[in-house]
Amino acid sequence: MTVRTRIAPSPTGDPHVGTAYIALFNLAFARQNGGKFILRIEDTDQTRSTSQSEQTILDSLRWLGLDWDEGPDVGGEYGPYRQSERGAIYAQYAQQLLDDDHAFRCYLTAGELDNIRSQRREQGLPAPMQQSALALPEEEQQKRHLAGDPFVIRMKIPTQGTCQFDDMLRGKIEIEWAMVDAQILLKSDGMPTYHLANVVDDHLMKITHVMRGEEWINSAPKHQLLYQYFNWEMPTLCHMPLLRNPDKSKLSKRKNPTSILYYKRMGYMAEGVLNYLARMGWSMPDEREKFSRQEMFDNFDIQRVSLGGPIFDQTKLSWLNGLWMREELSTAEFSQAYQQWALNPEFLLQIIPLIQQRVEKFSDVAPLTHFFLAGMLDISETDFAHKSLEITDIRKILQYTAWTLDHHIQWDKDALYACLKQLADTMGLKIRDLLFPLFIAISGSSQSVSIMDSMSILGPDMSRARVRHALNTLGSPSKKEHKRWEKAFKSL
RNA sequence: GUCCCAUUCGUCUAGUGGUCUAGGACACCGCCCUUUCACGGCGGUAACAGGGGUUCGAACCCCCUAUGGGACGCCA
Repeated sequence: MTVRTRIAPSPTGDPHVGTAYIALFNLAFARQNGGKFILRIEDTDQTRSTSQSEQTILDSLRWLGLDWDEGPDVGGEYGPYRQSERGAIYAQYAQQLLDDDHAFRCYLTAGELDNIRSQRREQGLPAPMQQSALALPEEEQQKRHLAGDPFVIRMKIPTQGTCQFDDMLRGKIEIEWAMVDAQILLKSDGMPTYHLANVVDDHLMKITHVMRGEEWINSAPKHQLLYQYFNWEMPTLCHMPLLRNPDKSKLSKRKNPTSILYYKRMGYMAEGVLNYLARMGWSMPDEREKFSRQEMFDNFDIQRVSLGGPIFDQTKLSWLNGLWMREELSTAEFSQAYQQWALNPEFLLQIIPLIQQRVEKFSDVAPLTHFFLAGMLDISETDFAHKSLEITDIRKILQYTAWTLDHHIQWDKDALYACLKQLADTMGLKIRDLLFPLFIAISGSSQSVSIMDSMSILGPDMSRARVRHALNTLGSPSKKEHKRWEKAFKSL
């Protein structure tokens, strides 16, 4: 048996706890059945450079103890199919589908597609578009073909009936073919979409079980159909529940820290985080809360996964992690682990340059740098007192900054500065006034080292969490305020 | 809007037709331990979404409704 998990590099380079969650269950399932666990990187988008974030994700998974048996050597046999040589094999399979009349060329432009979509919406037709809805008049098709216009290859979908497939946890699932669209298999740049690559790779790598997030259920019919078109055996499917925010929506960075790096920077133990992840939707037969990775594998039973989307609860995670710190670490081990977390050269070398010019003795270091080694800061409204800015202004600045930072991707100090400078300009503020509340939020004091450097070292999730925390300390916006600010913010 | 998936204390869950006046854990509250605080110990509040079936019997099986989530991209 061979199971695999796919990781999609995020543009921000933040390894998502959801990725680790799925990977953990793949691993547990593989280990428990004596099978193999393969890691794959997922990315066909040539427009972004992600090798940095790929490495970060791998490091994070390794830190958590999610070791894999094969892959994903970035560039080798299991590398991302963005690689040009690998890209080529998908074109062959797409061509085969074309030859067998299971696929067709589509010359529609983005604008034309938009039109069709909105038309269908008006007419109350189902959103998915099949070959008939996408067909061009014969001569137009010919014309574009001869003109060498760009095209994509789409798969053909049965025009009636339903698709049935099995899910390990949910049993039989039925979806009408009318609800499945003529999926693009090969993009106009010649790269495969996830759907084609997924099926081809899994077949080539002899994958027997696919465990992925619930959000993929709706594409399962396409995948099954591709297996039939190729006349390949299809792996068993298993869709895991999705991790949720406290408001029950899909776990997102805007409402929760979602980066594994955040939990590492926050000083959680890998064992604690992994243990907590394992408790999401799964339980030990004897219901014990604390257990190691190996204990989980020894007792693993996929049928014990419960399907309601679990809410990621920071409080319980902290409690569980506390158990690990108190019960599993000797004094010597604790001391060593703490050193590794707080005093490792890599981390220190980032911080020292920021403070060396400001100190006169070593005892000055800790007060200046404590916020690098802290979680949420102990701040209160009085810390935000400012000579000209009212508390409402401060709250507004923090809220606008929070929104800006949510969408900000490049997390180095220059990019952050440019981003915040622009915000200050559009808000009609001096950068120093805009930065004032940020200093308090991030470092706890208005006299501190460079805030851009600090944010870049603390990372996006920690920085965002602190801004949110500051906002909560001052009172988050009322419904009315929120609406008004949001409108004003969008118009900026 | 359409389709899909889900629904047990506020949260994570046990439960797979009788042992359920529904068990455990987090959080919360109270008590004990303690020079403080934490840790630890003990106790408490708190849930089967609603309505119909099936059955001698339903948290568990079926149907409907409600609620929540997800999917509907030349993203994965």
